[in-house]
Amino acid sequence: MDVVEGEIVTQPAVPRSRENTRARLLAAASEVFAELGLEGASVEAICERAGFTRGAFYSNFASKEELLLGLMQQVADQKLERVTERVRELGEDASVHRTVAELVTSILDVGTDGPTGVVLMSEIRTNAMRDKRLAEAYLAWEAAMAERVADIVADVAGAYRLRLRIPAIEFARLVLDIWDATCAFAVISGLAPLAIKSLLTQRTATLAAAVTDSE
Amino acid sequence: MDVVEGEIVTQPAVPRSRENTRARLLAAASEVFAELGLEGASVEAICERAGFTRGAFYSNFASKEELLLGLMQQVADQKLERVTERVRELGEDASVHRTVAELVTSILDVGTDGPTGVVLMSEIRTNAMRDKRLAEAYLAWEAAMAERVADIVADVAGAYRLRLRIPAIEFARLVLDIWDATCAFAVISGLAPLAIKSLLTQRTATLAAAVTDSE
DNA sequence: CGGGTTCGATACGGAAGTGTATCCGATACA
DNA sequence: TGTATCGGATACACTTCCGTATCGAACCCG
Repeated sequence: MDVVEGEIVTQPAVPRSRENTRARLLAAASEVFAELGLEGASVEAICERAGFTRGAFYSNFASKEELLLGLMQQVADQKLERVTERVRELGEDASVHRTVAELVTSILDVGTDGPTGVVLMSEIRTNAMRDKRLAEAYLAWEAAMAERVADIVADVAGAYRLRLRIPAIEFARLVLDIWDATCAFAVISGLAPLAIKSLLTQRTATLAAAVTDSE
Repeated sequence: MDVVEGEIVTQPAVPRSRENTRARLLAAASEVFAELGLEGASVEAICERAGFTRGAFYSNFASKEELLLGLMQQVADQKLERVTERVRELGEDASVHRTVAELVTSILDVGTDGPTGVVLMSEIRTNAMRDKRLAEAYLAWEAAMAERVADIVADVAGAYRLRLRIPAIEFARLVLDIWDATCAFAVISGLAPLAIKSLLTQRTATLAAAVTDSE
């Protein structure tokens, strides 16, 4: 029997734990939000997707707004973490990437989660224009992302003796905005994942080429 | 009495005409959509804002989707027209503007309608990711805008002997995307109109500086 | 004037969503 | 093994919204 494990209790297959329920609700919400829009998604629809009733929902979140805020935090944290990790890897082994564009692409595409993720972020961005708390979280995340990208770009530009024609942080912001806009364009156009990737690479390269000189 | 006017019938203060009703509904919708989101805005709320009941709405539009499509078309047409007009003016008298950034700024800011307009466009862009017809209209508008901007930029760059490091159309797309992202950022940050304008000018200048060389 | 038409208001039935109060089963723990 | 607690389900009362069917007033034209 694979049971006793010191003080750590063994988890049942479907541990009816607060954490697990919250996680399932958050996951369901991110899908339904993307499909129906933040306002269009009813609490009911989210619960159904997660396999719960509204009783479970209100036992875990005070309102849809609270859930959204939690979701924003979760998504931001996880994107940021993945990008940070990737930046760390690249910092150790900078020789792999030949161009700034390639570098940026390999950093950012770990933080892009397919059409659903793009729609969700777009939805959140739009809603941040109305909701103060959401705005705060969104701006903090955006700034942190720019910082990470700027750091590694500055590093690598130095290593390869490229001169940036604008400050690294400005470049990072431009890249992030272009990345975002390009993802949005791709989804609206209904491009295939492969086409999206190549478009992203191309536009990033265009931008990178425009802002860098070899010394 | 200020009444008879030949064959042209004098308009009452509130001419109960189909066109006028549609226009008022569209105007109300653009406000309510921006405030509450496309899905969050009920037909009821739109009618109330316009000073009608739902009877009037369903007599003019088949559904909220139809109204949205009409609104998208109207907004796109009018933005495009204003920008085109501005481009025409600038083409005649190119000497006024000294920098590409200044030029672009003076073109695009005629098409930016304050926070409400920014939110509305963001809302539409997000929704275009789900709605095929909306996507079509949105993409057509975006492409037309890029074309206009590219034309005038190429013109002026030629006149001032500036070399573009990337094709004019690519530059135009970058500028439009950055403009959009910056407007969004400004609204989310709650910047004052003046601050928004200066931020737009600055970022456009940054981008323009990065992509142009004097010959 | 007068009859027809147009257009928005009113009225109605029904569907969907909300938040709460209560219940019940599973788990934890003595 | 018994009991307290926790977490999700169920039930309920209420509001909002929808779309249509019908009504009535203003306008147009003869």
